[in-house]
Amino acid sequence: MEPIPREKITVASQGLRAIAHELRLAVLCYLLDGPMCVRELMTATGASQSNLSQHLSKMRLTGILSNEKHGQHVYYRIANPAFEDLVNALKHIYCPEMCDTGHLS
Amino acid sequence: MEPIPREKITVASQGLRAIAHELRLAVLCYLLDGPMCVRELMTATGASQSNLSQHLSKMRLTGILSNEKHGQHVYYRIANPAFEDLVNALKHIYCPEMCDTGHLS
DNA sequence: TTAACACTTGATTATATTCTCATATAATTG
DNA sequence: CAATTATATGAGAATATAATCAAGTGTTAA
Repeated sequence: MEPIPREKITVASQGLRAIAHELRLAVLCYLLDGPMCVRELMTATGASQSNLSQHLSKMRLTGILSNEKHGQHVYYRIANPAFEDLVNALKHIYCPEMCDTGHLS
Repeated sequence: MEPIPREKITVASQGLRAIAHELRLAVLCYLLDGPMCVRELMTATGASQSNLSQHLSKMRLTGILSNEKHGQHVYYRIANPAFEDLVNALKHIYCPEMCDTGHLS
């Protein structure tokens, strides 16, 4: 079939790199179920505040996440639905037992 | 919902890292259409032989690819169907126009 | 059997990513 | 206002990943 354009591959691989980290992927999985603040994500993931904050920042700059301040808490959510799709695809592959309903493609 | 087990996330992020590279992703995209030998992949991707060979080797060791020698050529194919799914999911996200038929999940 | 081709491997250097620690800011409470 | 809580950021060291180059193996074919 026709080859996939190089620039698409560039963009896709950048997107992959942005989530190809255990902590970032864990965060994304939690955020699939809705927004969470940094504190909650810290507890959930066990990461240090600074480290977590830097990964969140990286994903925010990449456009994967967006954040919103409420009082003293900052809530993060998945901003780009493409990444919900991606993480769900991963779930289908790696946790099929948790994805009873759907089929991939 | 219930949290995704940490070890699944570890494995999934390893899988992601294994394909989160422009050259490796390009190779995978080509191999979606069937096996190719190193020489063909060199031409298709424009990578140097040594560099390409090392990326192929990495994907082989990760279990993503398998290879088979025919005469003087070594043919590579996608060995783990999970990665076909993954790359197809990426295609859906980044090249929707090339994926007229299916839906994701 | 020697040359050419197809590919792999190891070593080295270059580059990118990640973590940690210290410090900074902003909102909240006493 | 001072102290506390929640988060962000910058600098540096630690680590991981990638590219390049040189040399090595196996196969075909003259």
